[in-house]
Amino acid sequence: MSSCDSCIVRNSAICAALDSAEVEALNTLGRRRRLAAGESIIWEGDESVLVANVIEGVLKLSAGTEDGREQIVGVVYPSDFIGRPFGGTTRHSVTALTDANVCVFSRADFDSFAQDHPALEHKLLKRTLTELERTRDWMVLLGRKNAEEKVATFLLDISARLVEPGCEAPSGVPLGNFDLPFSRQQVADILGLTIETVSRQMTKLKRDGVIDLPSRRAVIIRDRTTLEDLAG
Amino acid sequence: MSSCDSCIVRNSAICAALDSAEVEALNTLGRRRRLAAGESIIWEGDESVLVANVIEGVLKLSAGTEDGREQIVGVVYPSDFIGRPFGGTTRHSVTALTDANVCVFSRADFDSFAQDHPALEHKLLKRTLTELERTRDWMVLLGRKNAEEKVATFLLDISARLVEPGCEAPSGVPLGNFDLPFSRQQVADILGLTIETVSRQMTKLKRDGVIDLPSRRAVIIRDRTTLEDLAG
DNA sequence: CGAGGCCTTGAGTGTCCTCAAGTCGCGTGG
DNA sequence: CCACGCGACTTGAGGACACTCAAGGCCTCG
Repeated sequence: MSSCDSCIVRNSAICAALDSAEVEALNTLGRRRRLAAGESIIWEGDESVLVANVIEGVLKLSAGTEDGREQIVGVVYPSDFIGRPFGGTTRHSVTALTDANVCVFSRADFDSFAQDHPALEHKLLKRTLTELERTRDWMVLLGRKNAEEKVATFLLDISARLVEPGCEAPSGVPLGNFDLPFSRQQVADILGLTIETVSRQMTKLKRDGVIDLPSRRAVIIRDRTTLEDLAG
Repeated sequence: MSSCDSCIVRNSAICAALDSAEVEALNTLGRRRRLAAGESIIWEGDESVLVANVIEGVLKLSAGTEDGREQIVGVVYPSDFIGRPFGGTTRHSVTALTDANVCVFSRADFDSFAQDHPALEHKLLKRTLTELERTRDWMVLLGRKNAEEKVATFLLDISARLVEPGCEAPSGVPLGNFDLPFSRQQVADILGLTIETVSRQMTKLKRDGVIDLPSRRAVIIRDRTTLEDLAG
């Protein structure tokens, strides 16, 4: 029996394209791996040797300039796919933000399995198209929004994302209170700001009664409408 | 006989995945369309009704904030694919920057044709993965680079891009001189800057002898090494 | 309970934006 | 052929927003 049968993302990850015999075959190629918060699984510039599905936890994709400035270029959640199939090198690091659980494949194995299973490639294509759209949307934030708009947009985005399968109660309604899986520095690296600016904007939103910050990582959205207005 | 046989991007667009009988079938679904510079073919927020291959010309993908600030989120060249297959709405406008020539399909037709031709989907997947990587790289520029670094990076990127099939002599060597397919405003919208800042940085590069600007759209890279240093 | 890291807050600076005027290039028409 | 007008670009002056540098406070975890 395949361990995939009990996998909590079995029906939402790209594996959902496969029937049980195919999942069984894929299962022999992959293995589970635990990652501690802060641990990296893929490094910017390295040869692309593995790909994976996220089962549990939150991970960041990041890249930096030569002199060490970092930009987080993506955040992945359970059922998301990571790594670069069909390509030589990976241009972005992948690092766990929380303790995480992933299902890892060698890239070569995955590539050839995928080529033989068009339904799997189709799922991956749809997922990649959606991710590309999301990434392009984020470019508007990075290029054209000011600090207040960036932070407001970020909080709304996160509250919607954390509802998705495997993260929290799957009610479909954006959460009004949640714990950020990010430090202030990481929020800054997502928004293209400094840590101080993020802190000041969060404090301002709290002072204005739009959000509440009961602890370092916790956020409560008190006035979603205002937050949406501020998001630009 | 299919008009695709004489298509100049026949072997570089995703159509290269198809044999001649398949191309013939796809040909019956598509039609050529000319676009004048400035003309849009897809609008942000509209239902996704068509997709296309770029045959000739340069087009921009853009999105904006509610109050009218614009960000260019992608630039497409001959053999690139545009539109949103397998999805309800398009989140980004597509507008011709030069006179252009595209090969248009109804999204529904394309979707079902693609589902029946895994090799086509595979090509599209590879292309989409590459585009996602490129877009993420651009996020580092938007989020973490200063004006000088942005302009320097932009000039290097463009000079490499304009060498690609269908644009210029396909020598494989980045061009030292070329005509920008963008106005100053469009460059600003790509880099997340204002038109004045772009102008000042270009002037500065010229004053320092790194580039030359013989006319409004023309650029000559005089000192590529320095430009690469400035790109960060 | 103490230490250390993370976060907040403050003061001052610099980069890029805004607003405004001026110049250049190009097409049109006299 | 030149005058004209328009749009695109350049240049300048001033200001705002986010950054830098620095100190202090607060969790959190050992």
